[in-house]
Amino acid sequence: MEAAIEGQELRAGELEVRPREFVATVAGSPLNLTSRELELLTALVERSGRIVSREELYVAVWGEPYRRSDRSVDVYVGKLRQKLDEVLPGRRFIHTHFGFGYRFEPQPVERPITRIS
Amino acid sequence: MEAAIEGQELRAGELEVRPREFVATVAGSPLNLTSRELELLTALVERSGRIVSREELYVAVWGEPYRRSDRSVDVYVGKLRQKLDEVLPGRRFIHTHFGFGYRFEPQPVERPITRIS
DNA sequence: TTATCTTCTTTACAGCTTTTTCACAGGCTG
DNA sequence: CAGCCTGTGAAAAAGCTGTAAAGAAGATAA
Repeated sequence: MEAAIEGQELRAGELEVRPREFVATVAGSPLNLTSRELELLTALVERSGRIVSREELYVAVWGEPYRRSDRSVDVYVGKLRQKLDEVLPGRRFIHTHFGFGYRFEPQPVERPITRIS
Repeated sequence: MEAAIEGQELRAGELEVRPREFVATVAGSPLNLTSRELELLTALVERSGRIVSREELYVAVWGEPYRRSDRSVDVYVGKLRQKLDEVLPGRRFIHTHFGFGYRFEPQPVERPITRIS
């Protein structure tokens, strides 16, 4: 779950991102992202495990000042969640922190519940 | 689908490129390329299987800095596709990755894309 | 050299795809 | 409950790609 140098290979759980090769895979399957999606995912994975504000993400990816009315980050987080879910349904990667921003952190593999509820 | 040393014989599926002899053949039939076409095909085959930006291709083939507005790579990709299609109709070799570039990869034997939802 | 043919470069535009923006439903917090 | 947040579908805007065609440059032959 470690960060890495921009442009290098990034890894977080089952996710692997290789920005220089324009590729991201989850559990071996390609994600088929657009360039904005790949850039945002890269920014998130580079900041794995910590809560990141929309502003930080926006500036990192869009490279221009953030306006609080701009919903681009939300929209693209939605797109990423959707594509991640296609490949690994039910698994959560991007967590919302109400009022603060988002946090990328692959949900650990669900352990089978042996206890009877 | 292995890379090879510049100027050596290159092979990718049914395609064979011998840059030093100015020859490329597909399934035994010659392609009859111009020199630019052969150079671009060589650059692509040397990078088989990975997504390559227009800039990388342009610099490799034209040997000068790339301008975003230059469409030469696209035009020559079109020419190559056309000539490849004359010899092996319907087979896809050069894939477009929207917003990123191109990827050379001989399409494996037809596999129906029945997406199971 | 001139005429002619081939190749290379550039341009234009239609057809797509992606990105941005907007609106509204629903969620969260105090 | 009131008021700001967030998720998301969809329309609008922007951007990218395929390709024909025109113009420029280079090659060939007489």
